[in-house]
Amino acid sequence: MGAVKSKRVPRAVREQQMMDAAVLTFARRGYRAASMDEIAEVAGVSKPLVYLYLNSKDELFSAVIRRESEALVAAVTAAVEPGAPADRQLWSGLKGFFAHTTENPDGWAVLHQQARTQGEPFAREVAAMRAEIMTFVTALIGAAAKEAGCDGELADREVSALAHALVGAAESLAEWVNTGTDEGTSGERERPAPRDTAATLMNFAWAGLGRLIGGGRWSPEG
Amino acid sequence: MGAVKSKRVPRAVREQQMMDAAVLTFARRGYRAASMDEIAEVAGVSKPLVYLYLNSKDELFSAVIRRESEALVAAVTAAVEPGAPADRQLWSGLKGFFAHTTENPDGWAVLHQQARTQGEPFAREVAAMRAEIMTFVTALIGAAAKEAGCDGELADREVSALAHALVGAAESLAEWVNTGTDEGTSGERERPAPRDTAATLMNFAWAGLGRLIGGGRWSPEG
Amino acid sequence: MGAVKSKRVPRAVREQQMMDAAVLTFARRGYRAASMDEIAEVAGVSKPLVYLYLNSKDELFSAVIRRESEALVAAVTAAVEPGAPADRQLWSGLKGFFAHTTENPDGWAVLHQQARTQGEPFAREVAAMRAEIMTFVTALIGAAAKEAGCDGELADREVSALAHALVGAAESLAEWVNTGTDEGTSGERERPAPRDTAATLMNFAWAGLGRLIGGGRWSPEG
Amino acid sequence: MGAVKSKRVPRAVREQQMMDAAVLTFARRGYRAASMDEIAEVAGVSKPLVYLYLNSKDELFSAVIRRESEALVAAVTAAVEPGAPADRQLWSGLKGFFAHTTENPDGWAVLHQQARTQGEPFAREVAAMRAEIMTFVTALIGAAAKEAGCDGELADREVSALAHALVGAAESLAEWVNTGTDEGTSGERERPAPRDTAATLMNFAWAGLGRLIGGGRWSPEG
DNA sequence: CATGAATGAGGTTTCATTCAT
DNA sequence: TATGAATGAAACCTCATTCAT
Repeated sequence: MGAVKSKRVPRAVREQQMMDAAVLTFARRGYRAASMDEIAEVAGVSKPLVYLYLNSKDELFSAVIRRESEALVAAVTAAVEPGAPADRQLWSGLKGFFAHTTENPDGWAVLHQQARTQGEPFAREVAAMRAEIMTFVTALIGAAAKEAGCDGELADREVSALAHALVGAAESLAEWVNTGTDEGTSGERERPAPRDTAATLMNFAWAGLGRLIGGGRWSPEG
Repeated sequence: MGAVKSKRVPRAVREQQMMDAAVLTFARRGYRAASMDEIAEVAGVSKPLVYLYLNSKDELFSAVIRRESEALVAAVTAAVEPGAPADRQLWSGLKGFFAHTTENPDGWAVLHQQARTQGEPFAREVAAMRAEIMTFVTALIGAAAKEAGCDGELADREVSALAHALVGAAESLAEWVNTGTDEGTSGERERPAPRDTAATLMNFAWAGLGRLIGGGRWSPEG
Repeated sequence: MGAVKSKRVPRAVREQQMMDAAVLTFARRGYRAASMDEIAEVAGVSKPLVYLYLNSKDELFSAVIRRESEALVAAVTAAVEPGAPADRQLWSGLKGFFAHTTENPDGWAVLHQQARTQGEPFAREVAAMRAEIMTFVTALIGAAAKEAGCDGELADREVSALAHALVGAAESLAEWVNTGTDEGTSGERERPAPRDTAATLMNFAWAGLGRLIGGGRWSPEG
Repeated sequence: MGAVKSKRVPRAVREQQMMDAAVLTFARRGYRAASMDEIAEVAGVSKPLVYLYLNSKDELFSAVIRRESEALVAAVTAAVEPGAPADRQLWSGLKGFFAHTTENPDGWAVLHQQARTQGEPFAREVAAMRAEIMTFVTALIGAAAKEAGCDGELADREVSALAHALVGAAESLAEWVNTGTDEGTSGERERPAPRDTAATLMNFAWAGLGRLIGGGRWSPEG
């Protein structure tokens, strides 16, 4: 088992192989249950080499979190058109997000399921990345409000809450869409295209936000 | 550390003490990192007693998941008014959800962060509970559509997606609202009341759904 | 599971019930693997009661060894006719031995398989019983030699060796005839009668010993 | 206690050292009472290394049983002269058996006392080895009968019984001869030579069998 | 007479990590 | 660059045994 043995590989390449193996193993087993033995075997190298390059399980996990976080942020960032209106930026960002998580489910699982649940310092690292995205989304919502001319009517706190709701909705959909009949040989439920998932979420969110921004309010007394 | 020592307690009581300790410890450390030693110490009993009553770490975790799942579903169920219109049911359900997760953050953390990431069979148990809630929300969205007279215009798959988005948004808000300056003795950021969180989410969601149901659609080409 | 609950039983009776349960459990599981929990459950009493009457696992095991040893020696002793010729005494003793081990296989298993393999002090207790039998057999062989008029031609050491060989042969046969298709519902191999097993061994042994000693052929009818 | 520390030993060598330590410890304490801690200490290595190489206590015990069984069968097999008459084959086989068990008393104790009393699957492994020897002995008895021209007069079942008696006698003698004043520094009772033990048993057995079969007297000098 | 409640001690097993080559 | 050999520490779990009622 494990990758094909190939000797004398440059360090940078070997490190990536190890991190690929780590992503796979952490996603499958969880941080604690994943053993360095298994990671080394999946990577096709000996355990001491993993330690030589990545120093410790903690540092390996941190490195994985960093790499996957940066890849996700890069994918989303690359997808948005900087100068476009807020709604278009959100739309393209969501497309990028769903595309990346669909193509890279193990990396997403490590970030979303594992890193966040392992306490400090890992939770902080992924929280920082999430905060970055949250800031971006918060800014977009603020910008949209401004574009609609309702500047100041939404408290900062409320805008933050909306951003959290929106990001949470996206995460939930990403998990729903990419989870499921993995091993089902027959009847493999086809996953919706990232574009369709993004459209569904935009419809849900934007119509709501549009109303909010435009004045229509639901009320508990209603 | 550890609860006050109280000797010779009836089994049923001790079991609840142990499960309380387990919820606390699993929430703090995660399933794998929580040791039976620590759980026993927090419960104020010896380790063998934990095994005598709860049999194994796996069974203890399962018992915790079951207890917390049922408590959450009961809280939400008790909050909704069965005969009311869909929007009112959703509103009261969300209030119940945020109230319960705010009062019981450790239980929620075990369900949402730990159980879902520990693979089979734990993930399945929470998934079943989540599916129950998802079914309820899905039915409410369908009912709302029917009340608005747009029966059939939303595909089942799309209604499911909207339910997943809504539940994900609620989960994200629950985490956001209840997380944070736990240890900060001073400057304790005040948590919003469950009612306000529910209202924010209802505004976000319902205005959006209202638009959708009423016909207004955001479009990527727009 | 376990015996029917019957309260307020006199101590002597309860002790026998417990020892019966212990024999069964020690035979099934071995000394170390048998737990006091299981013994108490099989006996139909609570664990503290076992300790109240039998004091400890070691003492319980010792008591079992003593009881079963005495029962075996008593069975063999009761079978032999004290004044008869040596060959008849051996023949009747073997019949008694095979009859007792066939009727009481668990007790025999505890003595032969468990007690002898658990080191001190248990091995010594059963060794003492075995030595008693060995002394008896040695005396019989000596007596037979004297009866045949070849007194002194066999060294004491050789007579002892012959006794060990004979007893070992008997033990091997006892295990062979009583072991086997326990659970086989169909095709239950019928066990030979103790009398036939004894006859086979007597023919094997006595013809050999008779030749060695110089005497005539032994026969069960003789 | 513990062997001399020798670091960085090849795996094959270490495995044999561990199995030697295991034989010693299982023989002294019994399977259950022997702890992996003690085995590792006797072997002069740390416990994890024992697990790394032998996987578990069960597998270690099985490996020991296999090694000692094969050694015993090999010793007996190597001792017999294949083409010789039945009595000579039995004689040389017994010499080989007593020589091996005398030289290797711990291995014999593990096979005869421990493995057979630990239930499945260990009992089965040693039972298979014993059955192999029993088959060999049974064949020899049958061959001797044929050589003496009394083919068919002994029922198969009776021949089997005789083989069991003979093997049991040998086992009993092996235990008697090799047991005893182990720790007695002074007055160490001298053990009889394997050759003498074999001669005693042959005289006991063959004279008996010879009479039964109708043939002449067996003699080690013959 | 009898038991539900409770534990100290010790068992097997795993794992992150290092050393010597 | 790369690895076979080795271990300290700690995890889960069991069991003989006792106390208080």
